[in-house]
Formats: sequence, structure tokens, C-alpha cells
Amino acid sequence: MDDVTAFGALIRQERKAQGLRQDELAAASGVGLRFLVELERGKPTVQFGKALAVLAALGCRVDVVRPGRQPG
Amino acid sequence: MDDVTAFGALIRQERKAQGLRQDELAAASGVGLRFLVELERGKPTVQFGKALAVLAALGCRVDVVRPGRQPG
DNA sequence: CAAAAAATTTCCCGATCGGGACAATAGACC
DNA sequence: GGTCTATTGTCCCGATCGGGAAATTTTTTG
Repeated sequence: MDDVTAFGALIRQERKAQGLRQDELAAASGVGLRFLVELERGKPTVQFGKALAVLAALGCRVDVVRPGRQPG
Repeated sequence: MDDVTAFGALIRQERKAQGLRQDELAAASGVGLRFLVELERGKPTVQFGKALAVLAALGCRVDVVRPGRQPG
């Protein structure tokens, strides 16, 4: 997980796994449909907070693993 | 790890742990100093891709844990 | 394969805001 | 006071975001 396209792909994958349409997930996340389209496409300039809101709406947790430490 | 302020705090913590100044990390990440200041402060509207670039420059890996799955 | 239905993507528009450089300011520490 | 780091103000071009609908692609169905 290092670039934005990977996030986009994962979000799309998880959205489909949950049987949601783009407009449904967008509404549930509090973002616009166009934003979600761009996020799933891997647009790097999307807003950080909104991207996190989408992940939260999907029930995803984000872990940052620092070099030399255990996940937490 | 659910909101932008948590990311900002973690980034600052890790930057200091690595003995870097803000301008050094900003340069190493390819972002402006102002961006890094805002990121560490938890500004939610910063660009996603740049935030990931900073994490990458710190050597941090980002895992997204999907509900009901193992990390990967 | 064709037609229909569903889902996704693009377009239009402009108010809003990001974030770059640079300099000035504020803390911290000795 | 002197020095180093962090933060903020200003200027300002260019990009983001959104809502709704059209256009396109994908999926379903006969």
C-alpha cells in the first residue's frame, strides 16, 4: 500500500464486496459521487480527510507501520 | 488511526524519532514546508498523494485492514 | 447476439481552497 | 543576546469538489 492507485483499487474492491454502488458509498461517506469516482481511479490530489471518511464508511481500519516497530 | 489529526501526530512523532527537521522531511518527500506543517497539524484537506509521499519518505508502510480479513 | 437495465464515468460551472515561495514572527535552549 | 527550529502571514495561480444529467460501459436477460 504505497500509492494512491492501490488505495483506489482496494476501496473499489471492498465496496463491491459489500454490495454497494458508488453513489451509495459516496452518500454514506458524506462525499460527492465524483469524488468517489476519482478516489477509486487513484487520483492523487483528492483530499486526505475525505479519503479516510470513505475508508471509515467501509469499516476499514488504517494502520501505519513505522520502520522497526510493531503494528499498532 | 481514523482521522487526519492522528496521522499528523504520528508523522511528527516519527519525524522526530528519525531526527529530521520539518524542512528536511518536506524536501525528502517532495512537498513544501507549508504542506508538512499543515499535515502534522491534522489539516483534513491536504492532498492524499502528498501525505502518502511523506509517509513513504519516513519509511512507513500503510496497511488497510478490511472488516473480516487479515492484514495484507 | 440483441435489447434492456444497471452501473459507471464524463461534462458543465464557478466558488472555494490548496499550497508554493519568501519573509517575518514566535519559542526553545544555552 | 545569539542561534536553531517551528509556525504563520501574504500573494495568488491553478486545481478540487459538487449536483445533476448525459454519455458510456458493463451486466443481465430473452
